[in-house]
Amino acid sequence: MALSAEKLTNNQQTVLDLLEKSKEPLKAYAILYDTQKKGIKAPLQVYRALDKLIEIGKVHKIESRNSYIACEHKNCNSSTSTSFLICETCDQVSELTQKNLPSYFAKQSE
Amino acid sequence: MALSAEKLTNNQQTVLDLLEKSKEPLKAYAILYDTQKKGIKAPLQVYRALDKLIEIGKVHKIESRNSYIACEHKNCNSSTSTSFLICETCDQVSELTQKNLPSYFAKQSE
DNA sequence: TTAAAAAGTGTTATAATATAACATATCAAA
DNA sequence: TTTGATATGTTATATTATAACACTTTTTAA
Repeated sequence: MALSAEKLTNNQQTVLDLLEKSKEPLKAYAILYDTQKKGIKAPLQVYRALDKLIEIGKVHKIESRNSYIACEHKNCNSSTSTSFLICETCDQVSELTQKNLPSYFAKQSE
Repeated sequence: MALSAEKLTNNQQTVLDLLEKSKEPLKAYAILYDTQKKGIKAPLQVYRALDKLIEIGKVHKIESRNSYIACEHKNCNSSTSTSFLICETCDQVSELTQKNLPSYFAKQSE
């Protein structure tokens, strides 16, 4: 089961395209609204596409906002251990690189 | 507006007592169910109590689980920058101390 | 190549989580 | 002791996410 090289289905590509064009995280029902012209008609189609995109690391969920964002990193296939800096004034989001954080957490859990 | 020394109202104390007795994070509607004998009858009463407890740092929300947990730290009044280690097998949760993490993030955002 | 397995789709319905709105009550500070 | 801030009770509703089921497409491997 290849990860980042995987070929996406229509729905998955539609959702990913939208997220990659967006400058901010999007909510699932906003994605639904924005993809209706492309044939996505129901919440489940969005959630299923998101599930897959998250699994292969192309998209991350920002839990505190119930929002979804395309991964900034080239060829990223990490679906876990993602972290974001979110400005509480302007809501701008930037994704942290993964280099140091997991080892920091690992140390804490020893 | 004193924080951790603040006197809690009945509803707030009821919710906090339950969370402090619990060995695991609780969901809002589980809290509602478990506090009905104590007079809490509607979701809003739970959410309002939680909002206040979170504001004064007695409770943290675990965003990825939509769950709430009493703060492990004595006299904690941090309502932000909390982090948890969560076992994906047994769901056990432990709260990180706050000493190093904020400065780590601060460095990343420079 | 083709049958079987795996993954994805479309759809309706519903579950789970959270807030709006409004009237009333309590309590602390000036 | 009135005034302003905070909390309460209640009904209704908004938002986020999944269940269930029938069907189709793609991949795998015999």
